[in-house]
Formats: sequence, C-alpha cells, structure tokens
Amino acid sequence: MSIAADLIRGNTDMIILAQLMNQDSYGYRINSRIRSATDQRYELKEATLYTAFRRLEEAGYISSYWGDEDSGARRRYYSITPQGKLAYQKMLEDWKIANDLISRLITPESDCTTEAL
Amino acid sequence: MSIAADLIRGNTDMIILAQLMNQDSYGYRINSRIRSATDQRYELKEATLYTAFRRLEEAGYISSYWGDEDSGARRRYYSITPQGKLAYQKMLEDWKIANDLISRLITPESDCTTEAL
DNA sequence: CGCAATACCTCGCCTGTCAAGGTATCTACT
DNA sequence: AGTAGATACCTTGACAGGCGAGGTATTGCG
Repeated sequence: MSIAADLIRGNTDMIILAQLMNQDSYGYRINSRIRSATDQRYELKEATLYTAFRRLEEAGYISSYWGDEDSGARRRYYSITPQGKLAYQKMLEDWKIANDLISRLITPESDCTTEAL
Repeated sequence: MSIAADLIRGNTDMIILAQLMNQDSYGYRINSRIRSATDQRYELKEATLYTAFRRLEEAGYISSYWGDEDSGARRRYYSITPQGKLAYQKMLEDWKIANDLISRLITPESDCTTEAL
C-alpha cells in the first residue's frame, strides 16, 4: 500500500465510524469496503483495525455482538451508538477544519518581504 | 489548541518544508507564521518542531546555519535542499491523494442493499 | 532587579500503527 | 482423506511521532 499511510493516521476511527453509519458491519467486510472504495489503493492493516475496534468500543462509540450465521467463520458485528454518531460528526468537522488549516500552510502566499520581523 | 492534533500528524514535515520553500527561516519564526496563517488556531509544539528539524536534517531535506545577528537571541536558520524540494513535491501529491481517499471513505454511497455479500 | 519576549534544546511518556504470529471454519480440488 | 485458499477473528511487541515538562541564553522594559 505504502501511499498515505501516516497521512491517514488519526483518521482510522472516523473511517470506521463512517462505514458503520450506513449499517452494522464486521471487520473483514469493513476492510473490503475500504479497499473497493479506494480502488485497491488503501486498506487498514488487521492489527490497526482490531485495535481501533477495541478503542472505539472502550469509548462507547460502537457496540458489538456475534453474528448468527450458520455457515462460514463467525463474525463479530459492530454497531455505532448515538455517542458514536455524535463523535463521527465532530470528527468530520475537525477533519474539514484541519484540511483547511493544512492547505493554508502548504500553499503560502509568495509575498513575504513586506511583513515585519 | 486541541483541534486537529492527531490529524496534522504526518503533515508536520510537509508544513515545515512549505515554509522553507519561500525562504530560509528559523524555528521561532516558522511557528509564528503558522500561527498567523491559521488565525491563531494552530501551532507546532516546540518539542515537535525541533524534533522535526532533526529528522528533516537527518534525511537531507534541510540544512542549517547560525544567523549572525548582533542583537537578540541567536537563531539557527534552516534552508531547504534540492532533495527537500523534491520530497516536498512528493508529500504534496501524497497529501492530495490521501485527501481524496479519505473523502471517499467518509462520504459513503447510501446504496448498500444491492451489492453482494 | 525581575519579568516578558525571543530563541534554542532535550528527556521521557503516551498513543497509534503494523509486522509477525496465532486460531477456526468452509469450499474446492486432488 | 488431505491440503490449499478464502473468510474471519485475535494478540504481542517494537517503532515512530507528538508533546508535557523541564532546561538554557539574550535583550528590553518598568
């Protein structure tokens, strides 16, 4: 994957919550969706994914339950909580703000000579 | 500051290099610029700033020299190297890509029912 | 003289990422 | 029956970046 690994750091939680805004889902599927949504250009490492689940559950942003599939491997489903939805909204706002700030910082005005030291 | 701390992680180097694209500068001033460019909403913590300088110099992206001011505290000026400029361009590209990917991931299509499991 | 502002720096902790390893189930092929 | 691959879960330990807390030195002001 290589691309944008560290850049996405700090957005993992938001990405996972976003996936759960639609509907309950489980680890493997969430990652598949991320992969397809990014044309195979990005995915969460499993360790990262499952640590994030623990963290989000700890924070009360998601809750989990075992699926009752009668075939295939067992799945642990995650559901976003009301607090999780709030947190997601907040993360979205923060992300937009951060983006705005960063874009200001990496496209500096060319004029620097006139300003005082 | 609070806002967007972890979100900017991984962008620190790019931000610093961007400041040096214009002209040589020094730690304190770079941070002042960041503060004013963001309307006082963001700044690098000093520890973060100076570790970044070490890291960037180590990588060969910047070089440093002591200013010859005959008044005021001594200043260590930093200059971006040709490699640094290349790295900066690359970081910019990566940032754009990462942004594109993230925005895809946090604004999911509402239709999910039709697709195969 | 003391204080604020400018200007630099380091140590050590915390947190998030991830390589590496592990488990179990089901399908398909040999 | 064996085995390979996909699905699906999980943990441990190392590493890197951010940053709180602490430090130094200079200048100017009241």
